This record gives sequence, structure tokens and C-alpha cells, in this order.
Amino acid sequence: MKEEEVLKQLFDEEDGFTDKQKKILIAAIDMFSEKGYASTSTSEIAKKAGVAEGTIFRHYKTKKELLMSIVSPMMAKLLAPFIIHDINKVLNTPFEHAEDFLRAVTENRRDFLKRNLPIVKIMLQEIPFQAELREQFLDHVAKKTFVRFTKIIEHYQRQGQIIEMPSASAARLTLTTIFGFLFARYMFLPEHQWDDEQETERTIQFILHGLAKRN
Amino acid sequence: MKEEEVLKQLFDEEDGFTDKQKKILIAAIDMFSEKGYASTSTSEIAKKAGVAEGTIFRHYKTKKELLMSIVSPMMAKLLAPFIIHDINKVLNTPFEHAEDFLRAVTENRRDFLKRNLPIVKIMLQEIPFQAELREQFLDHVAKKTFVRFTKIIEHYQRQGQIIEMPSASAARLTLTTIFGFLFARYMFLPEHQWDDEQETERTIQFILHGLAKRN
DNA sequence: AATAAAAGTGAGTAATCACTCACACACATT
DNA sequence: AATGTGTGTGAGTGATTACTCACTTTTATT
Repeated sequence: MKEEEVLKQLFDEEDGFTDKQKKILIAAIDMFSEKGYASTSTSEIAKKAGVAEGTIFRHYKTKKELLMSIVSPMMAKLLAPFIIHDINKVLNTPFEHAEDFLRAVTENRRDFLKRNLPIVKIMLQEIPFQAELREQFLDHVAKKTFVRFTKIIEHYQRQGQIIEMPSASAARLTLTTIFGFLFARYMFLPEHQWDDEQETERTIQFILHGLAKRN
Repeated sequence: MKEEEVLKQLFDEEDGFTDKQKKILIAAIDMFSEKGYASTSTSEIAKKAGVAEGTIFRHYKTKKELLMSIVSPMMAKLLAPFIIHDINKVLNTPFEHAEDFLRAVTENRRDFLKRNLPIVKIMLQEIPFQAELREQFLDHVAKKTFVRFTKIIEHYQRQGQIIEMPSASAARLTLTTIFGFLFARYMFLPEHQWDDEQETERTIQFILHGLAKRN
């Protein structure tokens, strides 16, 4: 039931999947994120899913195709919050201050990470080794996210809310700080006692003051 | 010759290694960092090193022992710059300002990363899957580094150079920013055109202003 | 009810895996 | 010359790998 949620998160179309196929996906996500893709055998996945090994290959031509069917749909979702059709329109209205924008982005990505931790783990683990994944991620996610984020930074720079430096540098500093926080919180030290609200706030204030106009 | 450097970096005792053993280590480092530990077979390593497969197992009981013999010695070196016997003494003298300290740490770790990139990659890739590695890293490197770093932060807080917040939070923000920069620079987008000097400086100023006392 | 298509099965396959072992070699020590 | 010791070899081991295929069962369509 909880794992069903994970699936629904990722494959918004809940039809087109057989019961056994869902079980295969759940088992694969589970094992890939725990043991790694290369160290997980199809026979183990089949066993854990309670299906015959042949059933896996009925739905996925290869083991790699199974991996891609798990990770690929997530890429789009990673990009989603930055797909803004009319940047200026959207920007002027809801987030007058950079502070509110940062808070919105941080909390949005935090929720996402919380819900999709295992698949994000798989993705990060496999990006260095699967050329197809790496290309997909760099070209269709990272680059686009960065370009849009940079434009938003420039918007706040024009408003005088952010110090004037190359917008790409300001974007890099902001993104690494946010994702550094999320990485520390959910992947590096998830067991540690975290005061989420306060740490989020400190992170945002840190970025704001780090990029504020200087006296 | 360049790869010899890498080895000397890591195994400061240059004796005790046969020629073939060195070739095995070089080949293993190369392949592990490119294809991943699990996806590299001992026969491939032997082939690349120009030795018989049995020779690998003459020196290393298992494939995992070969991995550990590569990664383990690096752990100590990771910790090295934070091993300060008399913290107060060292701190008062060379780095009067937090700025100088940050610059020293950043440049030190950047040099280290530049020289040891392949092995750092292997380490980061395998930490999630090798319990022994993870434990070694968390307990003997991350924790100690963090504790020492936190104490240094507290020193600058007492001097009024850094805003008063829980020192652990300030340390986290500082470390994720520095390592976020290094990760972006050397692992995520190493091909990108980087103005290293300027980006380093921006990163340091970002941290300083992010943690400065606020008006 | 008949038929077709899709889903599921599990024994089987060749290839590859980490690892072993009997043997060969080089080079000291006696 | 004999013996020992550490280094190197490569054919051979059983286990496991991703994947196939002839077959059965379930589901959808008429």
C-alpha cells in the first residue's frame, strides 16, 4: 500500500501495468537502491517479486530496459518545477522576494525527494555508468533546470535583491547549497536528528545573505 | 609515469610492491572508476594489467580485498588536514580570519581531489554498498572531520567573525558549500569552462557573507 | 462457445564469474 | 648443489549470470 504510492507517484497512468509487473517494479526498485543495479540479479528480482524469471523478460527485453523504465520517467518529474511557460508572468506574481522563491523551491524539492528517495538513489548511482542515463540527465534535466534557474536569478538581480555577479555563478552557489542540504539530510545522514524547519530556514537565510548586496 | 604518481600519492611506502602488483593496482583503479566495482571482472583487470588472473589472487585474497586496498589508505589522507593536535594553538596563529581558513581548506581539498579523482570516485560510488567502507568513512572520517571543523567554527564565532547559530549548522552549511563546489567542478561538470580562481573566491565570499553577523 | 492475443511459466543455454591449484621460475641462504 | 621462499602462471572449478523458448493459463473479442 505504501509502495503502491511510490508507483503511482512515478507512473501516473496507473493502467497498462499488470499486477505482476507492478510487483516486479517494486522489487526492482527495492533491490537496485539497496544493492545497486549491477549487483542485483534478475533471478533475485523475480524471487522477491514472486514471479517466474521469464515474466520479467516478457515485459522488459533486457535488465537495462527494466532499469531505464524505472529511472527515465523520473527525469521528467525532476524538471517539472522549472518548466515555466511564461517566466516573467509567473515570477512577478507569486514570488516578489527571492526569499519566497527559495523557500518554495527548497520545500518542493524536499517533498519530492522524500517521496522518491529510492529511485533518486538509483538514478544518482547509475548516472556515472550508464551513458544513456547520463546524457538524458545532463541534456534534458540539469541543463534546462540550470538555464531557467539562472534566468530567475537574473530577475532578482535586476530588482537589486541579489548581488551582481555572473548569474551562472550565483545559480551554482544557490543550487549546490540547496541540494547539499537535501543530500546531507536525506542521503548522507538520514538517521541524524534534524530540525527540518530550522535547518531549511537557516539554509535559505544563508543563501540570501551570501548573495545579498554588500555594504 | 603519471600513474606512478597516483600510486605514490596513495601508498607512500613505495616498496613492498612488485611491478606486477603495481600494474594490477593501476588497472583496477582505472576500471573501477570507469565501469564501477561490480561491473569490473577480475579477468578484465588481469588482461589490462598484463598479468595472469591468478596473480591478482596471489596478492589479494578476494576481489573485495583489492577494492579495500585501494580505497582504505585514502581514508586516512582524507582526514589528514583536520588532524590538529592542539587546535587552539594552531588556530590562533596561522588563520586570524575565517576567510583565510576557508581559503586554505578549499584549496587544500581541491588539490587533493585533483590528484586523487579516480579513487575518490570509487570511494563515493562504493560507500553506499560496502558496509565496511561506509562504517570506516562515517566513523573515522566524516564524524571526526565534522567535530573538528565545528570546533574551528566555534572559535570564529567567539571572535565575532561568524553569526551565532548552532555551530553544527554553520559547519554543515560551510562544508556542503565547499564540497558542493568541488563536486560541481571536478565530478559533475569537469568539462565545463571554469575560472577556478574566481569561482573559488566567490564560493568563499558566499560562505563568509552567508555566515556573517547580520545588521 | 470459439478464437485469438496477451500474460505467465520454468527448465534450459552459453557465457561469464570469482577463485583454486599444481606447477614453473627466480633468487637468496645454506 | 641442494633447499626454501616468494612470485607468477593458466587451465580448470562449480556457481551464477542474463536471457530464450516451447508451453500453459488467463483475459479480451467476437
